[in-house]
Amino acid sequence: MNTASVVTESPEGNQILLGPLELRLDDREALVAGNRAALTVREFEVLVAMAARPDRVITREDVYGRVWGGRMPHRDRAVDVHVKRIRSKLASVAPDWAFVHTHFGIGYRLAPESIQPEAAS
Amino acid sequence: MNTASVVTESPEGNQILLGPLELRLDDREALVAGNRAALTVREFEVLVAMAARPDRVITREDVYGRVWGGRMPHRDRAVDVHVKRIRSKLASVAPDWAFVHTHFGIGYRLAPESIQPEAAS
DNA sequence: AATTTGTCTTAACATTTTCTTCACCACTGC
DNA sequence: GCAGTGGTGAAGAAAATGTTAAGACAAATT
Repeated sequence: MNTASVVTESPEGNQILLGPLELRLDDREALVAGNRAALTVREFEVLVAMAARPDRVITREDVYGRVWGGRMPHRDRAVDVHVKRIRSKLASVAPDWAFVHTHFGIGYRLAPESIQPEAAS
Repeated sequence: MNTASVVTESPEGNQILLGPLELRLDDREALVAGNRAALTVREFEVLVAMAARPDRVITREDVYGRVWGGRMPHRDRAVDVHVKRIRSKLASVAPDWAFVHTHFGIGYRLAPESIQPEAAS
């Protein structure tokens, strides 16, 4: 079994595990290495939408459809803005991890990747 | 065992311990660090409802169901008002502790957290 | 019975948080 | 360089929550 991506059913309820990232679907909480990320409801939903297909590229249209429903208006930036804040909040909790990766011209991909801390200049 | 959350059966009866918070279920009393909080019956019940799942998010609907029973009417604010008074009374007894945390768009979470006293300007 | 006291509920207003959109800048690939 | 794409910050509107007060109600007291 691939331990990098797990969906479990525990006494506490459904959850998605992606490396150090834990998504508690019932509580709508996101934790990184046990630390609460304090995402808003929308941000959490966007993250869950991407977590539906871990480590695979997912288009903005797909994310939009899963979260907002319906078709994404042309040139809508809502997904981008939410991704930006998701990145910020996850980074503030776990600075040495990157989760959301951009695929230019296509969309995003959710996968935990550790980064080597940048040396101070 | 996690000592942060305990339900014991003692000669004095059932009680829930959450850090400095002590809920005596039999005589319906809430103490913080040994100091009585003087909660009303409803307030106590709301607190116990949240204590059912310590440090986990609980929706207003869930709290309402446990305390009042049945479904919560749309846009009912009873839970909020009781939470407000619970906070006030707990704070008056233990000003440097926060117990009830808001999860915007979802509900509340009960967990003892110490706060650093604000410096006077 | 009337009064007092305390609690609960509801309503209204105040405050905070979030969502969306826009603008501008940076970056990518051709 | 150019056109398209994505990153980012901020403003305004909308929604959720915080807060206070008033009335209803019930129990206790006189």
